[in-house]
Amino acid sequence: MTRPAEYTRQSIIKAAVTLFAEKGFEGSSVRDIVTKARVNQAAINYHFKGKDGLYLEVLKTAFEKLTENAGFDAEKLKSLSREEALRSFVYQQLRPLLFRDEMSRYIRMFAWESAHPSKVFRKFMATNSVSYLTAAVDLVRRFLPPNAQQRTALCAAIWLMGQCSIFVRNRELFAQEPFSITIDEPFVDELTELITRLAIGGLLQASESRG
Amino acid sequence: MTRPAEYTRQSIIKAAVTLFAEKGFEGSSVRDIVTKARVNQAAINYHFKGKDGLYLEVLKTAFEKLTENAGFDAEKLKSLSREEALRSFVYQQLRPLLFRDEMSRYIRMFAWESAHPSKVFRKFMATNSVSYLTAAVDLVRRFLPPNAQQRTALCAAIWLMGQCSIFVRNRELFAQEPFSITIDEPFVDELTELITRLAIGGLLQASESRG
DNA sequence: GTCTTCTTCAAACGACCGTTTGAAATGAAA
DNA sequence: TTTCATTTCAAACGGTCGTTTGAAGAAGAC
Repeated sequence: MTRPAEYTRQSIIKAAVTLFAEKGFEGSSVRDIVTKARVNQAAINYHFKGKDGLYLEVLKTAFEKLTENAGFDAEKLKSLSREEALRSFVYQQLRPLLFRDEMSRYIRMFAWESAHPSKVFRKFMATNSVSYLTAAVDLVRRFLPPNAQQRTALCAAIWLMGQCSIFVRNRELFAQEPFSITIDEPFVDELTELITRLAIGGLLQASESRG
Repeated sequence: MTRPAEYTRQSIIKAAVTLFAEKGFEGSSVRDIVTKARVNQAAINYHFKGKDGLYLEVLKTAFEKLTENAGFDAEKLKSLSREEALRSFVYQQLRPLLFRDEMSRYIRMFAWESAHPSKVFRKFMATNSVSYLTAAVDLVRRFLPPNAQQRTALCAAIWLMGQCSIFVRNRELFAQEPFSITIDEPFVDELTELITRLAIGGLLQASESRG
């Protein structure tokens, strides 16, 4: 295996992550990707066996990177109080509103999938959902009564994960009319505070009535 | 104007509403629509000046029908207590999980747009957002302190409207693995209860800390 | 009847999509 | 230097998309 091959692979992955984060999987064409990566059209099929294969590869690395970091690491969340853990989770999900770093792009990719999961993502989740979903399930379970049904916890977890994705996905939209929201640090802090308290209050309220 | 023309128009609209509700605007092709409506390919362009024009027409009637009915009518919501109004709003949004009637299809259409608004929808909202968004803004304002910023209320309203759309959009998905959720009346009642309490508790909590 | 306007229809257009092809370039092993 | 698998490349393929075309059909006015 020669060296330039690996460089091409990484170029494609980097361009793909950027575009998938911006427009989602279906909104990004392979022509857009190869143009951004400055490689040939056929490179994606040669190196990843197609667009789906590339996405699966990207999802795998994104998932690994996310679980390595704060906010999605189950162990770290357990060391915090449930309120702090929730706040950490929410802030992590809102991160793409402020930063355009690697982690933000990964989160934004998942935000697209939370709206309407693609086939590739569902296939990916079928094998990796354990560590991905249970982190959120564990988190909400700390607010729910111990005897809460698994179905209730699952719904609450899905609900929680979708909380921020509307804002993350449509970042550019909210900057325009009729919203005209300036997305800066104070705003994201405020939004984190709002959503965290919405979730905390909501989960506790749900707990009280259904326990 | 001959009679069959109006019949063709209505056939197209009916088929379009069904398909837009099931797969969203971009997920439904004009070929699917004309096949379902049993009309010619060119009919959509002749009667509606293109797919966008058809969607605009459908959005207009859907919007009218929705504002005429409970849950979205601002006046009716005001006559209820804020908790009952919120519950009514949530239940209305979850309606497509149980019923497959006209109203459910309209709600589901809007659920698709809440994920990632299309150009046509944004254009439509630019002229009709007043009555559409302010109903939700008015609702959440009853839980927020009087001096809450408009920006906060706007975010809370967007947040609220997105609460149910995940479940509505992906109804079929949650019926499969790994969720295997049977979507029947008891479940929707439970989900309504859960989300309503999540929202009530959350909005009040937010109110207490920021008032 | 003819004329006119509205409506339908089969066929094609041009654009984009993901993918495939087969030859050319590359670079290490022999 | 020759050999050979790996990698790049321009071009094309087959498909779907929304839209356009121009002729044919339908129905009332004259």
